Amino acid sequence: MGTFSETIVDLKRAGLRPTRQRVALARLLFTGGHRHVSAEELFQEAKAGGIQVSLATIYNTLHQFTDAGLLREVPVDSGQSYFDTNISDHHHFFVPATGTVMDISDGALELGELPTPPDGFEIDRVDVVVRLKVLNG
Amino acid sequence: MGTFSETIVDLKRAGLRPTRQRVALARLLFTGGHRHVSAEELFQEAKAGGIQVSLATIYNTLHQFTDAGLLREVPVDSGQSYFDTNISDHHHFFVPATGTVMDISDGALELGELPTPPDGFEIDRVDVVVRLKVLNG
DNA sequence: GTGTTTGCAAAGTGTTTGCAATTTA
DNA sequence: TAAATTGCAAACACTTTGCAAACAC
Repeated sequence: MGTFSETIVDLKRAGLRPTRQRVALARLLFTGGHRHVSAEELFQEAKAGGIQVSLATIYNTLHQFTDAGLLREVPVDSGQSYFDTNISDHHHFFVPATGTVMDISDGALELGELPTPPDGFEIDRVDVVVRLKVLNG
Repeated sequence: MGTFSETIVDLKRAGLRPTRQRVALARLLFTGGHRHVSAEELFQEAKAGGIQVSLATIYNTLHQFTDAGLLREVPVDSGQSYFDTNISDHHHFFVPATGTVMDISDGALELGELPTPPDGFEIDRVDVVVRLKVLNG
């Protein structure tokens, strides 16, 4: 998503009306490199950028983008939801102390054969979270 | 933890006074096979078993047991904490629809070489969560 | 007795919801 | 103008906290 009008086209393609809020949030999220954000972080960032949007709309938008496949929720922390603009298959470092989420670069973590799910179930997705702590702590 | 007095000894060893509530909860948790419980589940189970204990104490106790190394928190779900009586190194299946946590049997999931953590950090632990959905859904 | 633990109720955090007002197409 | 979206405030689920009463040693 480069230009403004490309953003609009992408939102339409995803079945989402390109409202002022959605366009602005999409530009925050998808301009530049990949990001990991919590709702509160995105809210603060929007405010700082002069985007008028409510926290409820931030939550709505994050979930709509996730449903549309533009974002992926990263389940690193019980307590708070994080969203990743990198929707490719990959895993995460997480620093609980600071709430920092980082991608583990492709290939840096090999996941052998997957376990056989119990009867009646199939694997939906596999999430690996490598929890970090500050060295020498 | 088999007998009643063994439970008391184990709690003392962990630096925890063997109060009526702690002993009763320890027996619920550590008698029989390994368990995965949420605070609310343990609370209901305690009530059903005629153990008089408040929800606040359930939370306190779960965290004290975790700090003492008797339990391990399993970070499967943003929104709710689960605790595992199996403190050995292993991973989990999780069924979001039902909130069910299951151990992945040792060796069923091979985790190759771990990624190098960013400078200044070291790996604390690695959690793999295999999310399941009902077959044919 | 002294320090620890408990239970209650209140507060806290992150998230969702109901609905009237606004906006988009 | 009809349908979708927003924003507010209230509700929500889960968890933590403050403090007086109860308990363990």
